[in-house]
Parts: sequence; structure tokens; C-alpha cells
Amino acid sequence: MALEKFLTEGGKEFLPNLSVDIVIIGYQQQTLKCLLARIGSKWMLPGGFVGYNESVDTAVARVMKQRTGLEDPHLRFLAVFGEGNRNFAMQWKAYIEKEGVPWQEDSWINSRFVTLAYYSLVDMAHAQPEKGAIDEAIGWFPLDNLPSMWMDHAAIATRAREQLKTDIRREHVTHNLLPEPFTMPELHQLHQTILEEKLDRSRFQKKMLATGLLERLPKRQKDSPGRNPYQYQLKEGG
Amino acid sequence: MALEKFLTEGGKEFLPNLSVDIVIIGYQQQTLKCLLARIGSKWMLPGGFVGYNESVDTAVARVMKQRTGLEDPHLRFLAVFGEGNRNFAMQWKAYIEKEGVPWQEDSWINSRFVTLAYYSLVDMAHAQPEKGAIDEAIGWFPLDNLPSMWMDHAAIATRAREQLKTDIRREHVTHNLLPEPFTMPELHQLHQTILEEKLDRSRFQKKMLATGLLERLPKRQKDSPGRNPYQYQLKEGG
DNA sequence: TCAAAAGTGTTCTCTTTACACCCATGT
DNA sequence: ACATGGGTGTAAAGAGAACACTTTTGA
Repeated sequence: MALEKFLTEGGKEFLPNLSVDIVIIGYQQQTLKCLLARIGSKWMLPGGFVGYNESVDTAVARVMKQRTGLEDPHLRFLAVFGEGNRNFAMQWKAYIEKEGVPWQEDSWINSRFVTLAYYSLVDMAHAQPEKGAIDEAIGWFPLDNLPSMWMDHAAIATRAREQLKTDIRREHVTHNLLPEPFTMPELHQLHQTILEEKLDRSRFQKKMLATGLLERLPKRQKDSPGRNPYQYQLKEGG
Repeated sequence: MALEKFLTEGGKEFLPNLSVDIVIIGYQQQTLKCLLARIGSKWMLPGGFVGYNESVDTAVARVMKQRTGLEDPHLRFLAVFGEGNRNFAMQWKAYIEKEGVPWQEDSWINSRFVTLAYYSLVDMAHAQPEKGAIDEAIGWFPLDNLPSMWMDHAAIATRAREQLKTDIRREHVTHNLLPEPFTMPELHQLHQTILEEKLDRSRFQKKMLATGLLERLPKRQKDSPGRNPYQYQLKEGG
């Protein structure tokens, strides 16, 4: 059984006491979404461990590839979660025993873990979520309305939510969240959703165009009333 | 002998494969300084390891206290250095054998380490550098002219130097580098040193006062010709 | 009283803000 | 033609830059 093997052998190929967790953020229907995997009755951030001779960056990219199929995602370091008692043995115990698997007190998973948290912005339309070995389900959840989560993962996700807000004010490039090409109104709505505040339409458009990163494409047809918006895509090398 | 004990037993109480390194930055004679410890012929950043049940933050504060005597320093996370081959066994071997200590291939120190790098701004006048167990010397070096260093520590210090430049533009609070009270010309010179560029005197003063973080004190006497500068200190809660 | 250094003020420019106006399209 | 919604322009307010002017002190 996958869970039992995970408990006994999972720790052999990885650096002990160190994990990586990724807050994978998408956008759909004017809502920020977060990819989570279910184990038992609660959910977890996609994450994993770092091979003995594997770069941390490679490990994070590997997890991204496994869970979303994306090869070259936008990844950003979030924070170290390094509390001395960051140990979730009791949570695991409750779940493992409920699954009917013998609990092994000395399993590598029961020790204290320092986790390196990252966040990633992805185009949900291109992501293909896939469960990990011991996951029972995987899916997208509203980042502002998360389900019950294992460990401190809800706190990590919340931290990513705040960081995204901060980061978007500096680097305007959050375009990964929208499938290209996108329209200016779509981009405008995205920024308003992330920042949770109204942004002046006029000013927003000028600021975006002033970055010089956007390339305007011909208008597209649409069915709703009103003028057709232009489409944009990111310029090469942007 | 301290070194031999360090090689055999140093790894028992700490999380394996994880270290913390701190770029401790001071300021003296219009120059940024960096605190380094010498082992053999090269220098290292102050650093250490994280106890099995010790918070990462606590570990960093502990190293700060040990090396500088400072209780509540300004600490800031810098970056994860997590390359898969971040292993310095060969460097250690050369040094250890030169010291006449038998080299132990399986010593904990010969494995791959992920390091969490921090930087700290300190008032050199209040710091009291103290060697670690296996250090042969400790001292301040110009951050822009570092000596030969072990491992990738020179790269870490350089990274901190860049980060400081970036950070000071956002948060103007670098005052830890100056003993209080300080004068506006001193603060002006400090910022120019950090940013490596001339800053308009007038504008700088106005911007600093506009933050509302500074409290003006009476002028001080001085011996050089010219007007006496006011003294400033940080307001409570600033 | 002059030179040096610190502090303040003035002007110009550029950016940000708020809002009005113009354009395109489906009903 | 008009309601709807995208795109552009403009005037007012604010922040930033450059530099001139004033004040204080030692020699």
C-alpha cells in the first residue's frame, strides 16, 4: 500500500527534516484559486522533499511538473517556516490509524520539519493537476475560502496571498494567471481581484501600456454589447 | 582538540544538512563592514546549525548573540542557497589535513548543506565580536573588498550587499548602522555609501523628516568649522 | 568677516489622480 | 438610436529633482 511504503521508505532518498511546499495560484471566474491535494479528511499544499544531491530549485520545479504538468512555471520564494515545534506527528497519527495502517512512531515523517515555501502563478487552462502517490484527490479551491487543511498549510497559503498583493504592486507581471491573449478589461479585473480594491480603469490601462511589455493584437469578435476590446500578449523578452 | 570534536560530534544535536549563515553588516569610517571568522587561511560568515527542536529564527538569533553579543538585532532573511552540489568536503579536507587532524570522510560536515542566509545590520560600536569554537580569529572587513573566503560565502555576502541596496530604497530604516544619536549629514553619508551614488542633500533631508520617524535633539558641539548639525534619534515605536 | 558646513526655500518637471469625453458594437 | 462598455484626453494635485539662498560657527 502506498501509504505504508511512504511512511517507512519515503525518507531514504531525501534530505531529512526539510520540505518544500508550493502555493500554486490560478485564476478563474474572477477568483484566485489554489491547488490542493486531499489526504484523508483534510487538504495539503503540493509539496515534497529535496533529494540528497538535488538542488532545492530543481525539487520545487519537479513538484510543479508532477502536480501541474507545467515545465517552466513562474516560481517565487515565499518564506521559511522554521518553528522549533513544527512537527505534525499527532496529526499524521490520527489519520494513519484511521486508515488502518500501523503507526510507526519512528517514521521520518514524525520528526520536526523546516519547510521552504514558494508560490507559483499558473495559467489554470494549461495546468493538468495530477495526484501524488498518497493523495486521494486534487483540485482547485478559492484562495480566499480554503477548506480545512493539514498542518500549518492554511497559514502558508494566506501568507502567499498577502505576498502576491505586495509583489504585484512592484512587478506588474502577473500575466501568467491569464491565458494569452488577454484583453485589458480582463487584466484590469485580475489586478482588482488580487488587490481587493477598485483601480481606475484609465490609469490602469496607461500604466500597463507604459511598461512597454504588452503587444497589442487585432480586436476579437464578441457577443456582448459594447465595444470590442483589443487583445494583448507579452512581448518577447518581457 | 576542538576541531576533531567538531568533526565527530558536531552533527549530533542539529538538524542535518541544514545551516544558517549571517552577513553581519556594520558601518565605520564611511565604509560598510562585514564580520568574518577565520578558519585556517580563509574566512567564513558567522553561521551555525539549527537544533533539532530549535526554531530557525532562534538559531539565527543565537548565532548573533554568540558572535556579537547583541540581543535583539535587526535580522532579515536573504535567500536559500540550495544547489544540489553545495558540498565543501574537499575544501574541508585540505584544511583539516593541513591542521594535522585525521580526515573523516563520513563526517557530517562533508555532506551537502542547504543554507539559509540572513543579513543583519548592527551598530559596530555596540557589537563585541567573539570567536566560535573552531575559529582562529574574528574581525571586520570592508564589504566591498572581502578576503579569500571558504565555500560560497563570498557570493552570499555579495548578495547581501545587493539586497541592502534594494531594501534601503523601500524602508529607509537603516539606522541600526549608526550609533544614536546621529546627525543628518552622517545619515546622508551612510545612504550614499550604501547606494554608491550621490544623493541631493536637500531632498534627502526632507524625505527623512517626512517619514516622521526621526526625533530632533539639541545641536551638539563640534570642532570643525561650519554650522553645528542637529542630532536625531529614532522615535519610539518607529 | 570670510569660508565651510548645515538647514531651508523656490522653481520646474514628471507622475499620479479623478473624471470627462469619445468610439465601437449589439439590441 | 441608444445603452453598454472599451479607449483616450485633460486638468488638478502631489511627489521628485535641481539648485539657490540663508543660518551658524571656527578661524
